[in-house]
Amino acid sequence: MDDGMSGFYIKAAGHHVNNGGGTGGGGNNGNSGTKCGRWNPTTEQVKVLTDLFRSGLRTPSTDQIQKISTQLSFYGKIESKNVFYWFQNHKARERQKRRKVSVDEKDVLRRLGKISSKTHFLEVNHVSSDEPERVIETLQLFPLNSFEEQEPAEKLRMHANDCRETATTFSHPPLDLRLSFL
Amino acid sequence: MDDGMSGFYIKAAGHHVNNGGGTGGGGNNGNSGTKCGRWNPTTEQVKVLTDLFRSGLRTPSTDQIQKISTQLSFYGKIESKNVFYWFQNHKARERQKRRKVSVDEKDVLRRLGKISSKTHFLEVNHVSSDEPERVIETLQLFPLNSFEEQEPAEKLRMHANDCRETATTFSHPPLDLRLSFL
DNA sequence: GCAAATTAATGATTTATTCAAG
DNA sequence: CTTGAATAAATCATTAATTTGC
Repeated sequence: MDDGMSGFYIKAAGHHVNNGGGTGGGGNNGNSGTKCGRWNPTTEQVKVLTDLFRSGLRTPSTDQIQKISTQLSFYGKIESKNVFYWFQNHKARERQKRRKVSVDEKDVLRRLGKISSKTHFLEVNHVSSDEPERVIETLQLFPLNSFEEQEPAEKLRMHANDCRETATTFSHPPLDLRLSFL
Repeated sequence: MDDGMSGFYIKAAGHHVNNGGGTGGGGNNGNSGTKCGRWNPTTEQVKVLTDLFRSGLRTPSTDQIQKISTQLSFYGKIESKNVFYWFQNHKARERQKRRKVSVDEKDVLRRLGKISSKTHFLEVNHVSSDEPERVIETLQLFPLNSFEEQEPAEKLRMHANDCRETATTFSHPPLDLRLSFL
C-alpha cells in the first residue's frame, strides 16, 4: 500500500466541505459547530500534508511547520501543533504499518518456502490491533558472575566461516546473564 | 529516509519463530536455504542483544562477546563476530539516527509552542476548491527561500485552546513550498 | 431513510529510550 | 553519575464510518 497515505483520504469525500464556499456550515471543519474539539483536517489540508509527506518531508522544522500551517489555514482552522502532530503520527503509523507487514507477511512468507501448504494466510489476520511480537521473555542478560575486566587489547578478528546453523545444540540455556560489569 | 529505524527488532516476530516448527534448521535463521549468507538474527537473539544494549552495554569485551554468543547460539546460528558487529552497528546507527533527528526535529518541538500563525505567502497557484479529490495540485513542497530565524528556545508545551475556526480568512493560498533542504 | 450502537481512524498526551553535557 | 534534550513508542481520547433496528 502506499506508504504515503493510510487512511487519510477518506475524510470528507462527497461534498467538498471546505468552508470556502460559505460558511455554510458545512460541516466538517468544525467551523459551524463552534465545537472546539480536536482539529479536524479538511480534505485539502490532508492532501497537502500527504503530498509533503510523500515528497519526503518527515519532520518539518519549526519554520516549515509555521509555513505549512499558515498555508493550510486557508482551508480551515489549523494550528502549528496540528501540523506537528500530524507528521508525528503519520510517520509513526506508517512505520508501524510497515512493521506489521513485515511481521505478518515477511516472516511468514519467509519460511513459506519450505513449508509449502499451510494455513499461514489466515494467521495473518489474527494480529490485528495487537502487538506483533509479544514474547515475554523474562530472561536476563549477562553472566558476569565470573570475573570480568576485559583484556584491553586483542583485536579480535573473529573469523569462522562455517555454515552450520545447528546452534550448539545445548539443552536449554536459561539465559541468566547479568550486566554486573556495567 | 531512515524509516528503517534501527531495523533490528523487525525480524521475525509474531509467534515463536524459532526453528521449532520445522526442520531443525528451520526457518528463522534465514539459513533455510543452506545458504551461508549473512547472519540473520532471530527475534529472540535480537531481543537479548537489544536488552543488553539498553542495559548499557555498548562495546562488549571479547569475553562478553564470547558469552553472549554462546547463549544466543541456542536460538540459532550465530558467531562471535555477529555479536561484535551487531553492537558496532547498533551503536553507530543509534547515533546516526540521533544526529539526523537533531537536525530535523530538534527545534521543532522546541519552538512549536510559540508559533501561532501569520507570516507571509505569495500568490501563485490557485486550487479550485470545487473538487476535493480531483485537484491535481502541482504545488511543490517547501519554500525555504525566506529566512526565518529560530528563537533560541523554550520548552513550550503547546497549549492553545482557542476555539477559533475562522481560518485566517486569507484570500487564496498559493502553496508554493519546496523541499530544498532535503 | 434515520439514529443509536459499534467499530475504525487518527488527533493529542504520556512515557521510556538514547546520547551527551556538566 | 546525574541531568537535559529530543524524540518515537505506547497510550488515551474523540471524531468519522459503518452497522443495525426500526
